[in-house]
Order: sequence, then C-alpha cells, then structure tokens
Amino acid sequence: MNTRSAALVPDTGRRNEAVILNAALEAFGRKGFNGASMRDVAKLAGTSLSNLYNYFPSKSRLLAEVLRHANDELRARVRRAVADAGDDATSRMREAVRAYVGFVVDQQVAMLVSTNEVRYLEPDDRAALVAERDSTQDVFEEIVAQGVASGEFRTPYAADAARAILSGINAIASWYRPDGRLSRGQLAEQQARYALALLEARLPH
Amino acid sequence: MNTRSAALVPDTGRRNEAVILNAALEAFGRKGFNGASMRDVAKLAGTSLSNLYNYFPSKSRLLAEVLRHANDELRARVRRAVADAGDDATSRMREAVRAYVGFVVDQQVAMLVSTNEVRYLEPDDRAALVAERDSTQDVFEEIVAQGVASGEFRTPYAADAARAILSGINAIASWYRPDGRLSRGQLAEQQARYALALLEARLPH
Amino acid sequence: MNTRSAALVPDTGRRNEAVILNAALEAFGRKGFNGASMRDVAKLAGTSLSNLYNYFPSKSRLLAEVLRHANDELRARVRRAVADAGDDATSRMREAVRAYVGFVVDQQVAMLVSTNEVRYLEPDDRAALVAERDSTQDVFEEIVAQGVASGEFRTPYAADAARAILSGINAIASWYRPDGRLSRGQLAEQQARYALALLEARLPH
Amino acid sequence: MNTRSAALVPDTGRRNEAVILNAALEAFGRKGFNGASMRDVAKLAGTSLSNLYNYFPSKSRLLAEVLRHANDELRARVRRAVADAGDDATSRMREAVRAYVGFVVDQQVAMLVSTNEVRYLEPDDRAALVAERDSTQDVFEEIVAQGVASGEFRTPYAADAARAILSGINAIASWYRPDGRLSRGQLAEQQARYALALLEARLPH
DNA sequence: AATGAATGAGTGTTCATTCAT
DNA sequence: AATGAATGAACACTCATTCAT
Repeated sequence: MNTRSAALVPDTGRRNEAVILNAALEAFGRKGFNGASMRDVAKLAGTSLSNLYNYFPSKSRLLAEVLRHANDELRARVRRAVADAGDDATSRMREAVRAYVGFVVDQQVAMLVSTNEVRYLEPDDRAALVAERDSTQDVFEEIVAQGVASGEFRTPYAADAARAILSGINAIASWYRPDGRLSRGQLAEQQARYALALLEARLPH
Repeated sequence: MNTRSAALVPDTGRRNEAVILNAALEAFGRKGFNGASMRDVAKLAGTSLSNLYNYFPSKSRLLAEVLRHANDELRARVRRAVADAGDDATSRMREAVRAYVGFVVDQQVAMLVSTNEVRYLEPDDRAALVAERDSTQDVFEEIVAQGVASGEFRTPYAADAARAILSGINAIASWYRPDGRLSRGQLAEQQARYALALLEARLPH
Repeated sequence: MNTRSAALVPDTGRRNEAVILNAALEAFGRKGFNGASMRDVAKLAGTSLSNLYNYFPSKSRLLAEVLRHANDELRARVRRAVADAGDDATSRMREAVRAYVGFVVDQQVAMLVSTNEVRYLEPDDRAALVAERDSTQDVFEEIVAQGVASGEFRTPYAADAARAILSGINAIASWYRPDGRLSRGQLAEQQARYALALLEARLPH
Repeated sequence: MNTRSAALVPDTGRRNEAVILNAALEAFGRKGFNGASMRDVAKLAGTSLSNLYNYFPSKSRLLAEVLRHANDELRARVRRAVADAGDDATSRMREAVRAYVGFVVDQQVAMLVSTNEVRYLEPDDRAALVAERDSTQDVFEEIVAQGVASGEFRTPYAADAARAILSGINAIASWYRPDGRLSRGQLAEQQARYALALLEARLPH
C-alpha cells in the first residue's frame, strides 16, 4: 500500500471483490479511467487479468462499482453528521461541511476519481451516480433553505450556494497533502467558515 | 461548428495550426485526453492523421499547446480586468471574478480540458502550465492581501481564500448551460458576491 | 425449446449427458463449432461451465459425440428403410432416399452441423465419422450397383451417382423450412424422383 | 503458394489488397472463418496484423470481399458460357454446368469458403451475397423453364430442379482432388449428364 | 505541407480448460 | 456430479508514431 488512508471498500464477505475494487480505485486514481488498463488493475489486485471478469463484467462496470461505494460512504457520513448536529442551520451546515471535508481528506483518491471519471460511465450508471450525488447535495440545499427561512443566512443567491460550497470542498482533493500547513481538523474548520461566510450567516464568528 | 462560442485559438498566421488546436480541444473535451485519439483530432481538423505530426511532434505536446493558449487567454482577461478596475480591493476582486467567470462561460470546453487533463502532460509541460495557472491565481491572492491589509476583508483564512474562490468558479465549467436560469452577467454578479462574502468583505452590498 | 423437432439425443440413462449433447447441437448449429463457446453450451444445457467437463473431456470430443449420435440415427433409419423395401433396386433406392430425406427434415440442425463442422474434429474422431458416413453412402452405392447390374439403371456414371444423389439431399438441410411449399412427404417423393432420374432408371414414373 | 490454382483475386491496381484477399481466402479455407485469426491472415499475406485494417475495416468485411470476388467470378463464367452456347435448353444447360463445374474445380477453396462461411457475414453483406448467388441460380432456373416449355425437359419438379443440380455441383468442392479418377473435363461431362438426366431430358445421350 | 501505408505495442474481452471444494 | 474461482493464451481491433513519396 502506498497511501496512508484506509481502503475505501472494506473486506466483508467476498474478499476478492473488495481487493479488486480497491485496486481499481488506485489504478484509476493514478492514471485516469482511460489511462489505466485492466492489466494495471489486475496487477494491483494481485490476480490475473481474466479473473477480473469473474467479478465485474466490464471495465466500465468496475468503475461504476468503485464510484458507487465512494458516494455511498460520502453520503452516509454527511447524513450521520447532520443527524447528530444541533437544530439550527448554522451548526448543521458546519457539521455537514466538516463531515464532507473529512471524507475528501480520508478518501482523497476516491474523491478525485469520483469527480474526474464519472463521465466515462455508461449512461445508465452515470445517471444513477449523478442522482446519488445530487441527493448528497440536497442535504446541503435543505440546510441552506432552512437557514434562509430562519434568517440565519442572508445570501440573496441561496439557490446555487450549496453547489458553490461543495465545489470548493471537492477541489480540496486535487491539492490536499497530508503534510500540508493545515491539519485535517483545521482544514475542516476553515471550510466551514468559508461556507458560512459565503452564505452570509449572522455572526459566524 | 456545434458550439456558439468563438474558437479558442484564432486563425492567425499558420492556418492549419489553429484548426488543429481547436480540433484537439474539441476532441479532448468530448472524450478526455486518453479517450480521444489522434485520428479523432485529424477527423475533426479535416486533415490526415500523419499531417498532424507536421505541426505537433506528439499528442502530449498538442495538449500542452491547447492548454497554453487557454491559460494565456484566461490570464490576459483577468489582468486586463484588474488593470481597468478601481483602486480598492473590493472593486478589483469583483472585476477579477467577473472576468474569470466570463472566460469560463465563453470557453467552457477549454476550461474543462484545462482542469481535467493537465495531469496527462509531460512533467515539463505540466510544470510550465501549473506555473502559469499559479500566476493567474496570484492576481487574486494579491487582491486578497490588499483587502486584508486595508481592512476591507476580514476573513481569518486569507491564505487559502483565493484558491477557494477559484475552485468554485472553475467548477462552473462542469455544469453551466447557456440556456440556464442565470444569464452570463447574472452568473458573474453572483460569483462576485459569493467571493466577497467568503472574504467577509465589509458592506459588499 | 424453439424447434418443433424432437431432440436428437434421447434421455436414456445418464440424464445430463443427453441434455448437454442436445445443448451442444443447438449451440454448434447456431454459431458453428468455433463460434460457439463452452459457456454457450453450458447456458443452453442449464448447467455450469465446469460441469460440462464431468461429462466430456473437451469441446472437440463433445462435438464428436454429437455427430456420432446424428450419424448413428441416420444410418439406422436408412438401413431399416432398405430392409423393409422390396427387392428391386428401384424401390430400394426410393425407400432409402425417403428415409434419408426424412432424417434431414426431422433433424435439420444435426444434419447441418454434421456437414459443416466435421472438419473441426480431431483426426481420429474425424476418421471414425467419415467411415461411418461412408458406410451409409455404401448402402446407396450397393443399390446403384444392383440396379445397374439388373438393367434398371442405365447411367454410365454409376461410380459417382450415389454421392451426387446424397449431395443434393444433404443440401436440403441448408434451405428447408417446415412451412415451405412442399410437405415433408412431397419433398421426399420429389427427391426420390430426382435420384431415379439421375440414375436414368427405366420407367420411374 | 501451396495450391496449384490461380489466385482468386488478380493483382490489378492496389497490390496489397489482392494479396490480403487471397491470404484471407486461404486462411478461411484452412480453418474456417471463426477458426482463422487475423494474425493468420496477416502472416499469409506477409504483412503486419494492424496493416490489414488499412485495407479492410473488419474481419467480417474481409470475408465479405473475398466472397464477393468469388461469386462475381462464378457468375461471370456461367453467364459467358450460356451466352456462347446454342439456343436449345439442352446445350445451354450443358454449357452452364460445365462452366460451373470448371469454377468449382479451379477455385475449390473459394467455393468451399463460399458455401461454408456465408453465415458469418453481417446481415447486410449476407443479404447482398445471397442475392448474388440467387442471380446465378436464376440463370439455371431460366434454362430449366425454357426446356420445360420446349418439351426438352420432362421433369414434373421443374421448380426445384436448378437448386438440386447446383447442390450436387457445389458439393464437389468438398471432395474433389486434382489427382482423382476423373479429369476436370470428364467431371464436367459427368455432371452435365447428371443434370440433364435429373431434368429427364429427351435423348441427352 | 500533405498523404497513405506501415508497424509494434497495447486495448478490453473471451477462450478452453483446470482446480479446490 | 456440481460449482465458482482461477489461469494463460488468444481474440479482434486501436493506438501513437514513423516512413516513403
């Protein structure tokens, strides 16, 4: 292993499936979907090229499964965080951002692959993934709506604010280095503040 | 042509060079660098496969030239806008954002290719491009520094604010549709407000 | 099932063996020996790929067994018909042709596979099958010889006549449709007349 | 070259095209369409695998071209022979059969491939080839019709006679050996007699 | 500049067959 | 018998690039 982060797909039940999925994630992360070959994946997974096809019927489906796992985990983290947060929009937004940033940092490669390679999915798989991603974004949009209704957020551009916030956080995956200036927690705190400021929240300080 | 936007590379001097560059931009935009073939580029350029190599020595260098043109244009627009703006950080930031958003909208494909395919450049070309991109980001960072010094911006996270702002704007390329809810100008205005809010500017309204 | 005809291999004794043989016949019939895969056969047989090898040691041997069953049945039908016919060459030829045509119509796919795919057998199996086929042809050649000796047939090319007759009948498998212009019986009658005419039989009418 | 017969496709104009077509004919003849690989064809043609695709876009289209050449030549020979023959159906049939047999003997492999591998063509190519083949068979059917009308042929099964005759001749390709009992000319003569006998021609002797 | 022909390495995928259970 | 996992070789086809003209 050459990343400090835990594997995206845990080894529950069918072992090789998880091994292959993690290998695919790594390969797609390193070279992109079209740049990585099934031979690369097989090598990283420690199995033969043809055996891959006993688990996934095509390279494209393999990507789809990788991305599904990543988005499932991201959405679950965000929902859990929001459920555990206070009732006001400000704290809920803060916790949602923290959770999201945490995932981006923990699963940096998955996040990168998720944003860069979705376009190479087959139409059906892409639609499914986009829907899942939208449902994660919806969580943020609902918080924005709540905060605007309650007067906590004063931005006149509420409709697009969630997307703007998430765009910035997604991009973290493309520059974050674990040994950077800010710790994982500081980064999360910073992004939460950016988000609340962007929303023109009252007294975020 | 199937896009309303003007070609990225104008037809000056060596004619076919511009044709090929624009064809490459389109091909890389549609299928990604590794997904598009030199045959695709040749077909879009209306020339033969082998003739491509009379203009560019390799696929990778072709990408490098496409990206260089895109970033040159982006940087020029931003610098011009800042030069034409007022003296205070708030108006300079607003104009810089407007110009940047304008480029993303006008050259959506170029922006997409620029963010998604840089990684496939050869090390030297990539370094050059990153440097160029950083120099554009520097313009924003200087404005942030000016605003913080003057007391216009109160964000405690000034060091990363420029990057956060640009991340959000870059992402526009991945979802913008010319027939969307907001006009080009409204979008620019919205993004400027997001930026100033994120910077916790005084009275940005 | 999507053919009206009875299965070639009856379900006696080891049940799955017959199922597999009939599946193989269907697969080879649809796609040819090299075009059909063992996976195709397994799917049609409703069993697993690897289980095929508990019954037949190789794809080639599977083909050999299919063809053996087909030729056994064909030869048996022809011999029975000749045994049941009158003593003169003319009626024996007529009944032999009728029986042969009957088999081609009843087991059209088996006949097609038998003629088209023999070449893909291993040398030993091929030799065995050719021998069996020759022994069926011998029945016809003996009748021709009898008819020439008795003066019933006046063809000057007796040596090759049996093969010429059978070639025409074999080809029926490649164009026959159950809903065609001629009924099974009419077709048999027609072919019998062609055969006797070709032999320049006296008064075949 | 390892056959005595002249190449099916003559070397006019684009040289490599003819070389590849003849190589493909040989490969398909030896191993069947699905049994022969493009590498086999390339090896026989003395070129590289990938260069094949500069001439033919797919294996299937390569087969289509091979078969088209074969059927063109066959049809041309038959038509020429009929045009040069006398006016009565008997002599026209005799010459048509002679020409057809001549082609089968001269281009034995082409004939074999033509009958055995048509099924592997893409639907459109197959339809085109079947149409071409039918048009050759039509020549025979017209002669049969003429002979029946003129009273030369007395068969009561005129409608299917042409097909029966051609089936027998086609089959020659699967057993003919140049060093066999009958010479090329004798074989043609024999088949002509079979044909006229089958048609129950008056005094074909 | 411009082309068509050529190439060797590589692509995703399927193959017949074997193995462990 | 029966299965799912595994494998190495092969498949048709495409790749970026080069060469001769």
